[in-house]
Amino acid sequence: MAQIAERAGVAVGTLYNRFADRDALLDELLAERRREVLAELDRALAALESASFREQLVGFFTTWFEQVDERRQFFRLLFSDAGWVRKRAQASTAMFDRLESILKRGHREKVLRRDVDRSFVLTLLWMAKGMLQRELYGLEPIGPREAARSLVSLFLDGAGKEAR
Amino acid sequence: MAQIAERAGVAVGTLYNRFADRDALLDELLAERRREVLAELDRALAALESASFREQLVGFFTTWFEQVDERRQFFRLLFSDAGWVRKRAQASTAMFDRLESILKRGHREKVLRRDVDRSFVLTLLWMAKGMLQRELYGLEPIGPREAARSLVSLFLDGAGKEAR
Amino acid sequence: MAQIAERAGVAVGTLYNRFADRDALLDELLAERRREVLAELDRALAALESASFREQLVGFFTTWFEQVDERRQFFRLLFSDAGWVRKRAQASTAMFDRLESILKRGHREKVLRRDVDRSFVLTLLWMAKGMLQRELYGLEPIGPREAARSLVSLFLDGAGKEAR
Amino acid sequence: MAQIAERAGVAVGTLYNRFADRDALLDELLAERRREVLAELDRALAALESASFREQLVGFFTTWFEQVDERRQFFRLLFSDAGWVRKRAQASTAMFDRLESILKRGHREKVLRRDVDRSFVLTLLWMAKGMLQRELYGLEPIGPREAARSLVSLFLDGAGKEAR
DNA sequence: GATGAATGAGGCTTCATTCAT
DNA sequence: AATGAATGAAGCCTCATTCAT
Repeated sequence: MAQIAERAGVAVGTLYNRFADRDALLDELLAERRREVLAELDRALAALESASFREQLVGFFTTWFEQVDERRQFFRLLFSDAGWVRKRAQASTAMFDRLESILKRGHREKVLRRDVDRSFVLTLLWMAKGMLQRELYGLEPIGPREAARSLVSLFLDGAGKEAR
Repeated sequence: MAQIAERAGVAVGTLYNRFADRDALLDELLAERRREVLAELDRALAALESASFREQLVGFFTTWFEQVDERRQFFRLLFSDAGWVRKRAQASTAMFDRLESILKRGHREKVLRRDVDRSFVLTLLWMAKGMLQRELYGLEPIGPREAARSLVSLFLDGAGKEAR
Repeated sequence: MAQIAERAGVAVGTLYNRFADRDALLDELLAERRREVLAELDRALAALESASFREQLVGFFTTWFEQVDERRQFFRLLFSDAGWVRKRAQASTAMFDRLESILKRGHREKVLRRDVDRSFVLTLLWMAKGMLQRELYGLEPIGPREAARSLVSLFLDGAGKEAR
Repeated sequence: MAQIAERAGVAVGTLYNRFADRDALLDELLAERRREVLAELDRALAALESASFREQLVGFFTTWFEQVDERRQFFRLLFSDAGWVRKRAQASTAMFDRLESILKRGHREKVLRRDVDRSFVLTLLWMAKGMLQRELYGLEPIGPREAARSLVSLFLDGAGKEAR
């Protein structure tokens, strides 16, 4: 709390005027960042209203990767399961929901395998998380758009030969 | 440290005779678990020596999912980025290496897209991590073998229609 | 201070315009209550001007017990030695003085032992305080008048049989 | 806690090795002192086994006043109602019990008024507490034995002339 | 070499007091 | 003169680490 207060340029007591306790403060901090990111994602989705399924997917992840770039710290926290964050971030249901509704559109456009279901949403979400760990594994970084394209290509076409 | 000492059946001081400090102890603990898991994976790979690429992939992940089932605690820790773990676990280069060598075999068998490279290894690794989060997202759990098959199928064939 | 301010319907800062600090405020609060109680006691004494010594004593304590009933909180605070209260309440010299002047009248009426002096005043005062602790010791409560009579009877007549 | 630790010549943490928390520590401290005082009182009572009722009473209070002299701090705390002490000291039931059993003996010796009951025990207890406040009211201090005699005399004989 | 009580820095929280508006 | 957000000292407690036995 002392560190947070100092970084915020206020006294410790001031934090306690706004937040019940440490937990409430962190909850609020995460929730705020989350709202910002989700707002950005929804803006992007709205702009892609008339785009094709694949384009929507690419657009969605492009925006997400951009957001992550701009908010490294927040996402580093968010991706960790470590105890308290788990309780709070609530397993990014919001991301999950948005992805699911995009995939439903893919089904309507009949460009998805029959057996693609909610568990694929989860896997897709984590493929995306993986894209963010490139540096950790000694891979050179790539831009949001390229990352999104690569991700969607792998997800839809697979890594196997004779891909469309 | 007190808890660890008790579980180990020794006194706290004894721990400090063997390890420089808390960090060193945890490093060692994690490394040990890691060695065990890797040994299991290598055993599985050796047994799959003559199997096809796809079978190797499925076998590898089946073993991994089994290990995770047996060592929930360890993996919960391992998957979290949370500060200190990051420093230690060193981004499971070992898993990465093994996956990469399997994929290389896929290339030799010419069953992989031309552009499949190390970044796909990373994505595959994280797809697998995602499979472990099913409960977190309200999906019913599935067994190691089924999970491995589903994972490999999505990775190789993709979610798009007209998949092989 | 926040609670007091809220109950008083003013802001915290306003309290500090009227009182130097927390101590001064509490001093004033206690002093005010004290004045009220003493005013009531003096009114009662005035009304008992022509009564006998024993009746005065009973009347005095009846009024006091009534006051205590009406101001539980205040007296609970007052009776505690706990640090700061001690400094403030100043050992209820006022009660002491009034009791002493009643006892002096007893002497004039020659109904008191020769050796009754100021130290008996003190003891009488604490006997009275004791009467207020009945519940604490599992005794059923009794009314102010009865309590006063019982107190005065014990004080004047003693608990011994056919005394002296 | 820091103050207590310093006075005890140990570190804060050491206190927490012996006591669950601040409350447990204070409980124990008070209970210990209490046991010591009660042991002393019981020793005195045993020595007075064959003495008369009045002598027992005087002896009991003499010992008590002596104990109080030796343990000013403890009793200052004990006599305060102030919040937490109340919860702990449990209204000195022990003192109450011992006094009650002495008074019962007075009844058996037929030297007590018929109507003397448990509520007199309470009053006697508080008369004794009052004796300890002499300084507070500007009275010169007196020794334990004299105080006990004076107290018992007032309690048994009363302050009135030729009572009843 | 093992033990575990002692240590005290550091963490969270409260609340009397201040002061710019 | 009133306001109430900001302040930070002080309080309770935890736990990694030390060291005498």
